[in-house]
Amino acid sequence: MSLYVFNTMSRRLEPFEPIEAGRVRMYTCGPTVYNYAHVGNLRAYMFEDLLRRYLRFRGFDVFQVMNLTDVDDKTIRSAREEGLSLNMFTQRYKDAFFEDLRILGIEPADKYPAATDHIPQMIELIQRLFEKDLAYRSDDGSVYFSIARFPEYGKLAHLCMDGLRHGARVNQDEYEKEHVGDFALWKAWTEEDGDVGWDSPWGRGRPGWHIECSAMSMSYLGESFDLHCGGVDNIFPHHEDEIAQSEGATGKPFARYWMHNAHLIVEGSKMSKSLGNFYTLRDLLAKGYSGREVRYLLVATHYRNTLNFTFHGLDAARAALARLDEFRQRLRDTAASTGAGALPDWAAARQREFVEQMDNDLNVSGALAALFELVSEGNRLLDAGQLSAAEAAAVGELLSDWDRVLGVLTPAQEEAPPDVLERVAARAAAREAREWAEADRIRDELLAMGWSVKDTPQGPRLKRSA
RNA sequence: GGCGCGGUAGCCAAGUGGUAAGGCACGGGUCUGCAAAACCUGUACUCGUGGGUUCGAUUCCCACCCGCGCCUCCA
Repeated sequence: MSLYVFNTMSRRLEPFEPIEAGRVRMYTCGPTVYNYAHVGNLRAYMFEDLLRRYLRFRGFDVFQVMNLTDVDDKTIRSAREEGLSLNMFTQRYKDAFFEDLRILGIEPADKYPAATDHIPQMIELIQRLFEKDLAYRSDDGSVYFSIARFPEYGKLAHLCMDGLRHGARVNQDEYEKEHVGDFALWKAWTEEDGDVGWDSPWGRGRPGWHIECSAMSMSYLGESFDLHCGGVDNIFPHHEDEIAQSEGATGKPFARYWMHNAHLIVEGSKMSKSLGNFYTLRDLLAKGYSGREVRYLLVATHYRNTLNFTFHGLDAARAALARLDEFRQRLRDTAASTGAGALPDWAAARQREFVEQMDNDLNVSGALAALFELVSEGNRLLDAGQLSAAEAAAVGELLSDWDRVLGVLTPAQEEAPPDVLERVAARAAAREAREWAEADRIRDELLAMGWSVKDTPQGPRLKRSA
């Protein structure tokens, strides 16, 4: 069995085989740093994290690049509104972005190139496009890509540009373009750009959006690489344009596999600021949810399905995680300091199932089913006293292994403060004396302090309660 | 109009041409001083609707209904 992924280019499942055996070069479209990321953005980074983690789990050596778009209409406009330099403005959101990733357990990419640090590479790429006669300059000094001169244009999105609807979203003012579908490679400086601008052979200006991804992906990953990911909305025009620019300039295939995650909706509706269902990670943290709970919810739905993000779902995620945590704790209690023995057959069967499911285009639902089956079977054996310490340790190691992929199985350990421990000791004494009313009173007291206590054969067990 | 996705129990969500994984929630039970956790057990005679193919379809084909995305810079 090998890994199969759904390639947007072919619209079918394909066996995943990188250009260079054992080594995967992937490019993932990153944030435009003009605002805090919302849960929809985060879903994309979560999908890419899951994909990269699974590739590593499968033994690939992965090199991932994620861009930071730190110059475009929105960043320029917002920076000016706040009276900040572009760099000062975007730095705030770059920092926030990395903080979000950390809280969500998203492992860092290997490179985070910022657009403003790669202007020369973009200019050079545009020059190559001029050499191939794929670019032209308009009267105002902007540079456009001519889709008419790139016959393969539309192959990713499966769009026929002749049928392009001349609708409201097409900017009718751009009369300087030869074709409505032509897109900007370089935008001439205008009054609204303020002090943002770079000198180029075509005059002062700034790069178009698409060119940054072509320039930066090729400079870090080579002219042909394996994987290119992003949200479905990027298929057209962004990724289509990247293909045109890159393959137009090099004459070589750009990315081998294109993978796109579906969007999410919130409480059944499209996320929008007017509906008040537009959440950033910090909004969710303020409501008392943890990054781990958010991660579980985002990771548990197959990346190509629309995900309905709900607070009920977050509560369900919390409950599911509690079950997983309980099981891991039981394994630890049983394994004590024993070394891991051989993995029992029943667990090995789940291990195979887990891989089989993930190999099928990251079927997480199936993988989670294998995980929960393992929990049920393990609990049953633990109840019956039929799981040896060495077996418990082996199963615990299996969970750690799976967590390299899922990243949700390790609870945040929180040490109880001294006053809580004192109450727990007092309750233990009361129970010893069979003073049940007093014991129950202290249990309620602890609950009010934010800790739940349960009695186990190994003594009282504390848990942070929500 | 074009391209594409989806409709499976109260909610989330897999899946297969042969009779429905898993999670959450809920009811009953075992255990417990009482709990908690865990375990056992009960919850879709049915997979949007109507046809068709087939010995047999939720799974294949056709039509229809409903929801959604993209069609120039939104993950």
